[in-house]
Amino acid sequence: MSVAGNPSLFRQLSRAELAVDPIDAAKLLLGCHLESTSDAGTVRIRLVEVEAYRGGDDPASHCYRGKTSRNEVMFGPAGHLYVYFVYGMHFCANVVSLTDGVPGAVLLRGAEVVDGVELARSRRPAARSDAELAKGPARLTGVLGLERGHNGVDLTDPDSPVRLLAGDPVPESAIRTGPRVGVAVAMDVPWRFWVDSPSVSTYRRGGKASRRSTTSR
DNA sequence: AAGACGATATACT
DNA sequence: GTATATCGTCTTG
Repeated sequence: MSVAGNPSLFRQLSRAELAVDPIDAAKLLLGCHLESTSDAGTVRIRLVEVEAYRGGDDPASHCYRGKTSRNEVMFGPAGHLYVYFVYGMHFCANVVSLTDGVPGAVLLRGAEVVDGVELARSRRPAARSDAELAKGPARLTGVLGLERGHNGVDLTDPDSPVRLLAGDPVPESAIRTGPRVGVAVAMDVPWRFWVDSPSVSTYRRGGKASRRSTTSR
């Protein structure tokens, strides 16, 4: 009776399923649904693109240099939402993985809106097509109406405003991998995972590497 | 106390 | 293709 008037067809993911290495959690999350309810209504999306971030051994991770007030949720139990603010105007959302005390998370980069399309459109009026609504981490976070106050929300709690649901399973053979978007370090690890969809964001190389071409020689 | 720099989106040449 | 808005967080003095 948790979901007001709109019972989900899919079961909710458990904390135990997510308390695994971020790379395994990332693959698990592809095809899963994320459902966000607020006063304005409910939006549900199907995840098609994610990235794994680890802890002290991952120079691209927010947790590479230890625990701070910003990243502390990543050190907590799996299945919680880690929301952070970036570039002065955007929020991005992650699903915390691994166990309590060991940092790890999966960045949500792309999704298809499967329910609440009108509310999603109203939240992202600039989108030129429905496929673009949640294409990119900040757009995805935007259509769900997530911001600072959602940091730390438990996605495995049936009464939570944001819930993570098992979708139709994605076969391993359908999963594509590559380096993470916009990171200038650890480009050797293919920790970006996606399935074929128009809502997968376009690849962009890490800042310093791509910025150099015009200015030098 | 101050400065540098983003796990980006969008507009523009 | 690249230029830039915009500000919280972290690093350094």
